[in-house]
Amino acid sequence: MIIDPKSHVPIYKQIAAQILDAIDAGVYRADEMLPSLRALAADIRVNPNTVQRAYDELEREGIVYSKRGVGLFVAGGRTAAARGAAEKKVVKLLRESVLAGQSAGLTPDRIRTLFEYTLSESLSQSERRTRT
Amino acid sequence: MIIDPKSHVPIYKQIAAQILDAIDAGVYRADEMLPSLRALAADIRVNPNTVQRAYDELEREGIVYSKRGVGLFVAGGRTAAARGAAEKKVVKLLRESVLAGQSAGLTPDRIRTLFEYTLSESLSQSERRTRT
Amino acid sequence: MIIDPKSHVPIYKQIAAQILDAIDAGVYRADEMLPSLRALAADIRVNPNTVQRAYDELEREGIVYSKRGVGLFVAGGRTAAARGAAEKKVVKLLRESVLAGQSAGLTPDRIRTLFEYTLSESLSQSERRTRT
Amino acid sequence: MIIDPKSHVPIYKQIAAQILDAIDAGVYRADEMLPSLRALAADIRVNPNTVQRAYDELEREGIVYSKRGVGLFVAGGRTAAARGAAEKKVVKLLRESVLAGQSAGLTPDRIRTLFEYTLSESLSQSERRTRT
DNA sequence: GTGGTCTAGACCACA
DNA sequence: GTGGTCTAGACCACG
Repeated sequence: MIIDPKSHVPIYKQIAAQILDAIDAGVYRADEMLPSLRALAADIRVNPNTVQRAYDELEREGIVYSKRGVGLFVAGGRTAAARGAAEKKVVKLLRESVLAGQSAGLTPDRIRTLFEYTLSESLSQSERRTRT
Repeated sequence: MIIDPKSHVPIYKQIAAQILDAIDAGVYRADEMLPSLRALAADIRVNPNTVQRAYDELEREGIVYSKRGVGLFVAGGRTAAARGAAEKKVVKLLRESVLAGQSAGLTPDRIRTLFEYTLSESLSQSERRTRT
Repeated sequence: MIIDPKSHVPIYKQIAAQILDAIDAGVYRADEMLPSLRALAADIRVNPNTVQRAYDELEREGIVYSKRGVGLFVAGGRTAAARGAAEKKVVKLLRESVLAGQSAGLTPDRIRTLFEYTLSESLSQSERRTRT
Repeated sequence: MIIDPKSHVPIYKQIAAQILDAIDAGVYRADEMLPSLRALAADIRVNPNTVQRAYDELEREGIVYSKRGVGLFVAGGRTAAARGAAEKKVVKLLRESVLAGQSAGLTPDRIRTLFEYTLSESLSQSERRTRT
């Protein structure tokens, strides 16, 4: 696992993303235990609290579940599988978008701006549909 | 110009993005002067410091240039036109990605996470290519 | 007996609750002996310490009593019957509350927060009454 | 605001609940600013991080929104109003349930157990409906 | 041993 | 000044 402390993306989000990646890649399977808070923290030279925060986020999103005094486990079930498949497709599309932007010489920041714009645009549209 | 103070995107980035949009849309043409710092700040009820930061960012990216004591001007040339076209394509691709995510029931937050992940992935890869 | 290790409710409380349910349902009658610690622990694949804690809680609440070196016995009497009836009523009321919350689109987490709030509110009020 | 550090309910949840209570009671109105992190922390003699956590939870639940460098604000809109009304009803029902339990001599712990049981029961039922 | 919460204090980005 | 993130280290409940 690679952490970039200089990135403006919070470390705990970097951790959460990479754990999720590992799960999707099949490194950890359903109901399998993840590395303990302290073990992972020591491994990547990061404060246990920061790892805790990453795990919190994953648990909130329903990707893992925790058993106090036991450990953290990968949430299983169809939901997870379906989500995984859908996300793979989205990531593939996003990758194309990002590459198109990079080859056109756009800065990462500019690409992010375009993304945020697109996202908020879609949100306000779906909101409008809801109201109608 | 519309500012959304509830968004987690910094206001200065929102301003920079909208000025860029205006330039691409032809509202401001090459070597034309942009609204003065104070004028724009007063217009959108925002701290002048914040507008300053937006202008800084645009200048750093080479989209505008400043004449000391005179004002800020749009940098012209083919680059701007080419960039505009490229961005349109990227936005189109991003829109597809976002829609795919939404129709799969992913939360905006989740889509953003996937985007940030994809972006950082591409960055580290192009970095690796550069080193080689 | 069914234990849900994914639940955030401690396992020992899950055990205690289900034994109490069994008593109320008449599975164990007054002054009848409950399954031994080790037997129950083996049955539900749980650490004996955990079962011990459940039994402790039940004894503290006066629902069972222990005979040293012999076993654990159901405390009998009118109290148990009365309590059983009262609990049925409470569950009925709680069920209405939960259903109202769910049909209003509240998340389970949110409903739990409201419950904890209500409970602590009632506690501080009865405390105040006690002091007066 | 009253905090009970001895309670087993986490302090940050106590804070979140009381802020929510204040909002529902009209102490803070839509788009009004809440007390700053540090101010509130100093007021109730608690670490700023703990208050932060409470605010995080409220923001995640869509009850408040934060503006970096500005402050925390009450989220407005119909959604909030509708939610507020629904929750009031639920709290009223819960209060009846809790009082019924208390007057029957049930311990708070036992009432909580009954609640968790009821909640999980409703959840598994609605899940079953979804699968069908 | 595990996860969950809390404190003390620091640095950063933003307005 | 604000909120957001991070570290260091502590104590607790649980199994």
